[in-house]
Amino acid sequence: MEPEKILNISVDCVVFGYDTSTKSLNVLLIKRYLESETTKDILVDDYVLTGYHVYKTETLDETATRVLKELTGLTGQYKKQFKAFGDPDRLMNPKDLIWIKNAEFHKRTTTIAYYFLLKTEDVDLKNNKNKAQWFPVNALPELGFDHKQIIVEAYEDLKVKCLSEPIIFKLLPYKFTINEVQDLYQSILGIEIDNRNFRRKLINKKYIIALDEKQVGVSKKPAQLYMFSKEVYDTVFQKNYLISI
Amino acid sequence: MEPEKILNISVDCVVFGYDTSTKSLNVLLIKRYLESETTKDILVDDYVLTGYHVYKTETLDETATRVLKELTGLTGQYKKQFKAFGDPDRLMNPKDLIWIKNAEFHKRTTTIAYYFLLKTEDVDLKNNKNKAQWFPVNALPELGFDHKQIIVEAYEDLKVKCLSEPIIFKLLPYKFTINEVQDLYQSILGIEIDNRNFRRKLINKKYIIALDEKQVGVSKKPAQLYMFSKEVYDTVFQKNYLISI
DNA sequence: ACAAAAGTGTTATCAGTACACCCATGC
DNA sequence: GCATGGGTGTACTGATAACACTTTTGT
Repeated sequence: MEPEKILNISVDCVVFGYDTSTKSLNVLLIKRYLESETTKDILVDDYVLTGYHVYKTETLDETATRVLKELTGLTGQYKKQFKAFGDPDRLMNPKDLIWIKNAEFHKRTTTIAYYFLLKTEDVDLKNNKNKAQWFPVNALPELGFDHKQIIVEAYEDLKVKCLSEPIIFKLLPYKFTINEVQDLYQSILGIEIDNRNFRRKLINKKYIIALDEKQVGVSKKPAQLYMFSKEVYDTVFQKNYLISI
Repeated sequence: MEPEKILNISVDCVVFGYDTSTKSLNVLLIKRYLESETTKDILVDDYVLTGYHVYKTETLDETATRVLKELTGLTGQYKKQFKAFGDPDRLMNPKDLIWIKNAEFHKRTTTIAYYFLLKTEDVDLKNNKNKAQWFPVNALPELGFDHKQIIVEAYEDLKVKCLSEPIIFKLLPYKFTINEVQDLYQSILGIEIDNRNFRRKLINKKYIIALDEKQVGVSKKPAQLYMFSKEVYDTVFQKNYLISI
């Protein structure tokens, strides 16, 4: 039996997935589709974030973890609560009203929004019951509720955060090349980075560790593989108080 | 008549106030006091943040603005929503249970936490009906609910944010001296800053504008006064994508 | 004249930026 | 042998960090 829900509080999850081979930063969305029973007109046909009510006995973090697991089967991924959305009319567009008419949704639901960072390859969409699908963060489909705004704000937070914390590696495989890291930064930030300067900078970090291994199965010069050591990072890390206003 | 409340969602406000003369970064707290009607034992005697339920017709931001206005009379202050706190047991300490027994509080209330930045001198505590009081952020009294943690997290956010955005000036009078800015950074960050380097850095900013005015009424060499121009800041500002991981 | 805080300059070091070609490999 | 992306070095510039004494004012 399902635990009791808090009907006016939900958690919504922006699942960011990076695809190293296509160099695309994606968001995982689920289909929202409804036809009129009488006329067969399409009433709702768009996408939404995955989310769910908070159970009465769980923390917000636990709700987020549960929602991600139900959607992707994954646990232990990087997650961040970044904002609460609670405008009285955030679920009040015509389509949203049609959609929630039958649901046990409260019309004034406040949602606590999280984002997750993972690799698209880690998610098996074949057998997904929610018809979940990846969309490039810069080419999103039509979105229900206020989920467009939620994604935009998650993405803004990610852009800022990836500059000061090594969360980027959550989006990459365990072993990666320097150019893959550069490509990822470029995808996220939408900028061009000088390869020589970037390499030098990254390779000089003590927590970026060159492995005795190269890429295999590529039809060109195979690149040196590296890993990120959180252990070394935590040891080496020191807060800096550089005021840059 | 009071608008209808959402009984399980509240906004809590961490009001930071800086006192330029004592160089103290403070938090505004209200008294929580309850005696047993029979034995006159003191049941609850501590402090809490100011907060209130969200009304059914207002946004979260509006709730925060309203709460601040009711406590201080002030509007238009810098405000930031920084985190939602929703653990099932966040109001479940023995004292908290005594306190909320008579209140129309839901025991599982999720709170959206905001912080405000202002000057202690702007708040008149004389006639305050909540017995509000300033406490140095590093010398907080005993706090109810999970408000200690909320303050700590607000303070962490402020420490990070003041390094990259000119929010520091929200805590200072309109006209200020360079040394006052330095003192404030030192208070917030708990560090020592070299005065010569700091002066040079700040004075070189185009948006720090020297006024044709000096301090008055000080019993020493009066210092040059400056102001912060948001207009110039917004013009001059350019995003930088410096990766510092 | 004294106390108190304001204000000032130089040097060394480090990090960021700009920039163009050769190299190794798989096919 | 050629196409593809991997990998490399140098010089310039600007910012930060370290450091101690003189100046101005009110009392």
